[in-house]
Amino acid sequence: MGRIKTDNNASRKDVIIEKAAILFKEKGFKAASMRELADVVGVEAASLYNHIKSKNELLHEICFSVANRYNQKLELLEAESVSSLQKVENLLRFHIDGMVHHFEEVFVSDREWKHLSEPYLSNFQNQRRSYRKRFAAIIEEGIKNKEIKKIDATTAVLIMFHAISGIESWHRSKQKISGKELEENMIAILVGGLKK
Amino acid sequence: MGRIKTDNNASRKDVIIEKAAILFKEKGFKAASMRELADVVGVEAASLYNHIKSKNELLHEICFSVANRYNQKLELLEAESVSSLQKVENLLRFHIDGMVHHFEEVFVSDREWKHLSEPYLSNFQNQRRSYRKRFAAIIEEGIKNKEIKKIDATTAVLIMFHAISGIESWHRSKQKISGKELEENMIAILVGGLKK
DNA sequence: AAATAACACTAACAATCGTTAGGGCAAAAG
DNA sequence: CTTTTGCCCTAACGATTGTTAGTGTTATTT
Repeated sequence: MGRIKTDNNASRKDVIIEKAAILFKEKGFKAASMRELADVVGVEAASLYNHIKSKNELLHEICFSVANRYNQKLELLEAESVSSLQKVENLLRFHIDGMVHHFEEVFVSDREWKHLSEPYLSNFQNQRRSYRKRFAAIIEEGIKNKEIKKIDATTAVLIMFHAISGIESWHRSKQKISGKELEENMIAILVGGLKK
Repeated sequence: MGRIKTDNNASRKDVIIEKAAILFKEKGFKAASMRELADVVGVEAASLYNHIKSKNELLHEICFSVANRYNQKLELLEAESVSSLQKVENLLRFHIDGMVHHFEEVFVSDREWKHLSEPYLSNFQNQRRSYRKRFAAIIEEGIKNKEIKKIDATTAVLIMFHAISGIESWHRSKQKISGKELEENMIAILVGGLKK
């Protein structure tokens, strides 16, 4: 068939992961086969194994690449000296942006992490739990400061994250508003729902 | 192994569907096998086929049972003569309640419908699109009435539905607030985010 | 009690799955 | 140019998948 074509300085493994994210998003991790992936990449299924160890490796590369990006952002954000409500807005915008511009991998990380194999599964779940707790802490701080209405912070976090994952529908819709408009609308509703 | 036990006036097929919803929720439709399902039901895999036609039938029974319930509710709601904002709140509460009390089937319908086979897939997608449009129309009415702030109605719908599907996290969490508290918190944030 | 229908079993099927082995060719290094 | 390395191929493996055929057993009806 010919070699896997790489752009710039991306490795062949990177190319495979990128295509895998698209495929996993479309069909789901379990339903996507290595033969389909090979087709998309332009190679025979067996050839993929010159670059990767297993199908599962693809999934955890995707999941942890996303998780690391978000953890890093949160780290920075916590150190900033702005109001709690601004921190929330800032983080929401980051998530919305991620969902708009790195759609496939974020989507896969969100929806298919259950299929991770141990020890990655436990690791991922722990990171996820911790991330949400830290976000909840920001909201609780905002409640204490009377910037945010008195609500259950855990529930607020749940709403925020899942609302954002709904950008999936925006991607699928034919006639869609621009990414920027989407972002402003989401912020208006979500941040508006938190304000006193 | 012995016969499938049925409660009350539920058919054996109903029992299978019920167990299938639980299994599909836990492992995903593709990852769940008929042999696993048979185990849960307490029977050999082949015996399931005395009651159902295929694995796919199970999925579309689940999906359309949920879809029909929501369509019926919307029908009634549209006829009610209350304010737009109240209609929105009413529908949100219905969805929250569904997610709390009929968790497995609603979750499966929400997340696994992609695996429906034709013509059920197209049918389901059409119903879904139509449902969302009708919900968006209610919101747009509310905007015209100046009950609801000026936002993109489609985006609002997207946020609402996906926020509600986040109740999945609530089910998984160890120390959770009550269903009623959850509902009130969600309404506070979501309806609060719409109000002018 | 006899006949019928409903249901569960064992065994097996064809298809598809992820993955490995081993060989050949092209690019890179010497 | 020669050697080595990287990459892709074909072929095949063992496991698992959904499902069917055929037979026996239990419950229901006559």
